[in-house]
Amino acid sequence: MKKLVLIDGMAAVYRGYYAMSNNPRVNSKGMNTSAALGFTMGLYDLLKNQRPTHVGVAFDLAKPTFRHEVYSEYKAHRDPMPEEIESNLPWICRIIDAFRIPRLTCEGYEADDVIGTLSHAAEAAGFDEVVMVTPDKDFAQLVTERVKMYRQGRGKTPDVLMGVKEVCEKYDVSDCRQVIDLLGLWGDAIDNIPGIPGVGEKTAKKLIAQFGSVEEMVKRVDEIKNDRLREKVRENGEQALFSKMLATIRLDAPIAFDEEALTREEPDYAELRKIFDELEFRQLARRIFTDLSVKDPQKAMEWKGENGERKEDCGKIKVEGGEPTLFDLAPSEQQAPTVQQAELTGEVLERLVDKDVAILFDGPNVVMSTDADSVWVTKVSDIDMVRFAEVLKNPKTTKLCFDLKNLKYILAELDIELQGEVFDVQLAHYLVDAEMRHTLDFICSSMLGFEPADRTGQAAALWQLYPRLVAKLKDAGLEKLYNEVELPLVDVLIDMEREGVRIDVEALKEYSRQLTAERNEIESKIYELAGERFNISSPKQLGEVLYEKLKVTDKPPRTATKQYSTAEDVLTKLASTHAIIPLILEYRSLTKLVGTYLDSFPKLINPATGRLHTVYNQTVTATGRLSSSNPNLQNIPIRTERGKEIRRAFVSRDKEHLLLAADYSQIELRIIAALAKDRHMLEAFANGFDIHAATAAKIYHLPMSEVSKDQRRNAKSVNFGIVYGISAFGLSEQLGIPRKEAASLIEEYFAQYPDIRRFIDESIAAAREHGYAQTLLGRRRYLPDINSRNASARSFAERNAVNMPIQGTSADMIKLAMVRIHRCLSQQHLRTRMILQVHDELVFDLYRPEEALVRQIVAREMKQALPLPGIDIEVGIDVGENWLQAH
DNA sequence: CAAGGCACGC
DNA sequence: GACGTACGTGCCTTGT
Repeated sequence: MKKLVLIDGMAAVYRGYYAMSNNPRVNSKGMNTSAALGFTMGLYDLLKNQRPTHVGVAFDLAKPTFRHEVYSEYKAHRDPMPEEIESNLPWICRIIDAFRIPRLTCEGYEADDVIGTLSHAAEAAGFDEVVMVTPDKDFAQLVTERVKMYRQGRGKTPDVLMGVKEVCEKYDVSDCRQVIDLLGLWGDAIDNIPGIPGVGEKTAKKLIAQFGSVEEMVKRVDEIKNDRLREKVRENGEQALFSKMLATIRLDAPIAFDEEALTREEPDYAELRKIFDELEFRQLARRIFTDLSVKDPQKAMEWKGENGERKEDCGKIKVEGGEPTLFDLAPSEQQAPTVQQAELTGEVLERLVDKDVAILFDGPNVVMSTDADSVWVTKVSDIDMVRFAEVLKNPKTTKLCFDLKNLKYILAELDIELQGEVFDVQLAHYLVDAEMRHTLDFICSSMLGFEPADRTGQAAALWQLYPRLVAKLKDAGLEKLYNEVELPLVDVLIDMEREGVRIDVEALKEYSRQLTAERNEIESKIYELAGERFNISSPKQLGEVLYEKLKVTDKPPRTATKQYSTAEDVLTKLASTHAIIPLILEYRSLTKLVGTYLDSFPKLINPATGRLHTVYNQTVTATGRLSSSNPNLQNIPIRTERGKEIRRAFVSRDKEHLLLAADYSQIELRIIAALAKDRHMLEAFANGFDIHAATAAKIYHLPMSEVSKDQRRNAKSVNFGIVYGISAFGLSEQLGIPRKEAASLIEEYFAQYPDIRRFIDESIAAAREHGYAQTLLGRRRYLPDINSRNASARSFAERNAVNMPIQGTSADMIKLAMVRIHRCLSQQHLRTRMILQVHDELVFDLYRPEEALVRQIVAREMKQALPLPGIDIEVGIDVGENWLQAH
């Protein structure tokens, strides 16, 4: 079996670079190593997964003329190669050499031509398989996605390749030559080159097809009917020809097919190791070298640095006999086992009554299993409902499932109640590693090494996941959190979602009319001031009007992607430069209110209940909070007068009810005070002081009574900043004060609250030691970047190390309170219902006669759910006919 | 249909 | 010199 992989080196470099562009890698010397890293990851996965016997990289950099001819043409026709890529090229050469892969060049020919020519030669020489690694736009997106997931430790490794096979499948052709022709037809080969600037790829393809060729198109440009297209093609005809030249794969490169030279060799591991050390590719090195020495991956992660301190690094390279090498590695994806399924008949169900069962729904089908080999399927409509119900309501058996909340919804429609112990694989996986994805396929792939082929395979795989997840929960000390918080919360959320909230639709509509009228007025004023009509909602058009036409500033602010920025904070700073800017801000906020809330809620009201039902997601956030969607009821405006009016439309269910809102007071600061055991802060809370004023008094060395409004506001921002991980820059931006002033505020804060300083340091140190941050109840967030040498990645992890225990503990607390309150309400058969949760607030549809009792229950349970040492929890409770009044 | 920009909440 | 405040969801525009 002879298999040749031919790689277009520069294409792979670009691909690697763009794949990393969401999260550029910068090493401690300030070098952007994204291109080299992306390229190397791709190359490694390619070798590992494709396992070629022969391999070559066509790399133009090796050509003496590259810098002069080809590159100067690149420069002449489009943006020059980014410096970050150019500076990586010598390194990439070294990496290719260290992998002992020949670099192929041919004077006067592009890399594509070289691999095209060689692929034909290889076929002729009797190779069984030839894979050309060339880029493709759709594939690039896939790779980008994969790299993103990979960087978050939750996905397959990225592969920077597009083989002929994939191209064949994609374009539905079978012959390699055809593929090459296809690639050569248009700029698929080098995706970053626009065929005709200003003309989309599809349109361009159509045009070319119409004329038969790019040359014809350029020659007969006058025949193009569409004015805009004609002009574009006229302007850019030459570039189109050049693009085609680059994209066309010639098959006549005068290069010999040297089978011997292309034969794969074992990489030079020592050299690779040296390069990775210098470029600081720690994770990649760890992956490669732990792949190779799988015996003790933990050991491989620790490594003594030169000066004796412990360093995380790639570990020992073991290539002596017996150790696996790159040649021996199995492809990362295992084959999914084939699982037989049988009909889920009444007789089968009868046998299942006293068995532990796993259950999944698959569209119209029910899938059940009792272990990794025994799976039964039937249509919901065909099932023996009586026996089915018996199986599920047996209190003595365990029900294994995935996404319990959803399962219960489905079962409820069938009028079936689930009893006995329940294990939700999704929920468990969320606790094990919140930041991963929690689809069943992904969990299987990461924990079992394969993706089940279908729902049958999934039902079987649940049995393999079950013991693994139980063990992980146990090892991480998360059983209690799972059993006493997350699992019981499912029923609470179901009830809340079912209950929904009543909306005064007429009020919404009326308010929408009013705000729309105001918006229209503002709109015409804006057009007047701008001297033209444009789409104010388009940041692009707005940016052009503000910065090019009106020139409100001589140094236009830019977004990360170098567009003009028209974000709120930016415009606020420019507000005094032109009368149009305040109007724009007002227009924006009105549009938002009308679009997101006023006009959309009426459409989302469930006709059956006449109420608005959100969905609470229990497995989304990294910190343990819930999230809410369809609609998101956790972001109803409250800050502005206009915005908060929306809450007036959230009303109690009828005249016998009111809304009761209960919110934790300063919960995150209390948690900090408790976790840090900060004496001053605990005292301030104990005395019932206005905490921000007390902070201001401390940092400004004033009695509390003399603190000014501004000083209090500043102190509040600092308190807020402490929660999120402050920086002098962030604070100065926030407060609109010079950076120096902000820095001294922070400095003074830490001087006054040394325990807080210590708490922050200890949180970071603990995260560094364990690799994760945790809440009071042990909920974890893994922070792999906490030891990163990339300063920004590291400080991001450090901020999370501080923020997670605070935000996460608050999430634990309110979740516990919800479970307890829900239990009280139902045990006492009360008619009051919990309907909303907004992170530190619970809202109830309150049955009026129960007001006193419910106030007492809610206050008690919220306060006592998770007592903090040394501090009382305060809960504010208000009642009103609507959510606005209840605040 | 995806991505970017923006804005709302805690 | 870069980086620049945690966690979310949803709307709108844009380009394809």
